[in-house]
Amino acid sequence: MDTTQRTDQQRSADRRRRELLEAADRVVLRDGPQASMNAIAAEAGITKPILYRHFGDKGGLYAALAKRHTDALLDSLRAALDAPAERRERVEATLDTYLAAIEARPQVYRFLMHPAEGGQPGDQGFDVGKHSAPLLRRMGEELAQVIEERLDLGPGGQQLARVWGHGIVGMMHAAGDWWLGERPCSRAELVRSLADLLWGRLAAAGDRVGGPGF
Amino acid sequence: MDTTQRTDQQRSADRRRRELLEAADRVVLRDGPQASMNAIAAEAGITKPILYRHFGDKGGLYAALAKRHTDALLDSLRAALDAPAERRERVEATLDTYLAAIEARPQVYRFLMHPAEGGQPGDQGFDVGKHSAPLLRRMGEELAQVIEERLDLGPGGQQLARVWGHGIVGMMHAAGDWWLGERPCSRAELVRSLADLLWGRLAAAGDRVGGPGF
DNA sequence: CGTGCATGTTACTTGCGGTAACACCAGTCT
DNA sequence: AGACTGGTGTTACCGCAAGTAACATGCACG
Repeated sequence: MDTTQRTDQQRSADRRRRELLEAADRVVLRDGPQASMNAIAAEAGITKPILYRHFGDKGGLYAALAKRHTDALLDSLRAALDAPAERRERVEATLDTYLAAIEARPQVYRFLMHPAEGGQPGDQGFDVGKHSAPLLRRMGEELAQVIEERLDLGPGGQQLARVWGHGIVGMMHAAGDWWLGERPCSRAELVRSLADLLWGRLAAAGDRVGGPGF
Repeated sequence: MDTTQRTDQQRSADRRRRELLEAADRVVLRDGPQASMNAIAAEAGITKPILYRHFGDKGGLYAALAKRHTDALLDSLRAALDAPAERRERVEATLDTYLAAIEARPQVYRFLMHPAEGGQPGDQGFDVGKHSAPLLRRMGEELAQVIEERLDLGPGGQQLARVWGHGIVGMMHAAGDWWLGERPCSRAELVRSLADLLWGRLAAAGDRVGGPGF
């Protein structure tokens, strides 16, 4: 039977693929996203064409690599998001989970956040924005779904939830990126400040000098 | 005297520099951020080494190019931010200004948002995050300053303002990027949804099914 | 045993960033 | 006038990374 054979081969191929991904992981975490295919192949103890046979091109390899980390991070976030607690607590837990992750492994974070690796010479027409990293999009969609199924937002709620999902993720990302670079405060303070923002403190704050209406 | 002479030369050099930047602008807007130095030189009617004499390396050229657009956009945003109107109106005007800009010229937007061009072979150690585009950082700082000088946030207000500045900018950016790709609603609706988020509607919304406390 | 077929290699092409070396054309100093 | 200086421009090259033949090898199946 050739099914068993195919299964064996497939298993072996999958194992090989995992090994290659782990080698790539080590190199990317050491050298950054601009690690060369040669370097990755060398780390894996093989040569370039094998990488290309497994992953098509550099983008394919990086996509596979990103998927692993993205899935892992999304799992943690889902856990924080689905916890049985007050809304504010859940929000803070989710923010903290994300920030703890990027704090613990900034290199992984940086790798995940590169848009599309500059767009290979292949060049696909340059149609619209599409700058955001896949991770951001996925987090945004995930959060949107949670918001929509948990909150009662009235008519147009679905669309509102999606806007908010992507918006909140962007807020978290940008604030986290800035925080990681400057470290102006503790993680807990950052979480609290962001939650305060989402809780409307911006709207509630008093004006400082002149009245708001000119 | 050599001052007049130097002035003449400097003027001529500056004019040349502007011409080169405009040529680079055309190419980058046509081919995207991966436009080659050869292509830019050709568009300007000259050859590569001249570009390198003027801008040092590709990063230098791109930085100069980005500065022009960034300054222009920041000017528009400042105008919306400083308008004599209610806070909510100012916020909406600022959001709308940004979104209108990226809607009108998505290629400029995409160019401005690339982190650091992938990091040249020079490789600078890969220390921390630093993923964000300079534009995002500058917008964040700018907004933080406006928030801090306009709002009374009590003790720790300065730090809070900075967190919020970067957070809000990130929210705007991510939501705008997603919106630009999917166009799920009109610009006005998007602006309204984001402003609602900042105005605490997330905290105020009712739960949908089970109670919040488990 | 030969026939597939996956795995591995070396050696190459193409294209880009960046540079060295040389050529031209103004004014300036003696 | 003629050497000196400094900016503008060129051609031709280096190094390096992505990606691709084309060839070699081990292993199952008929």
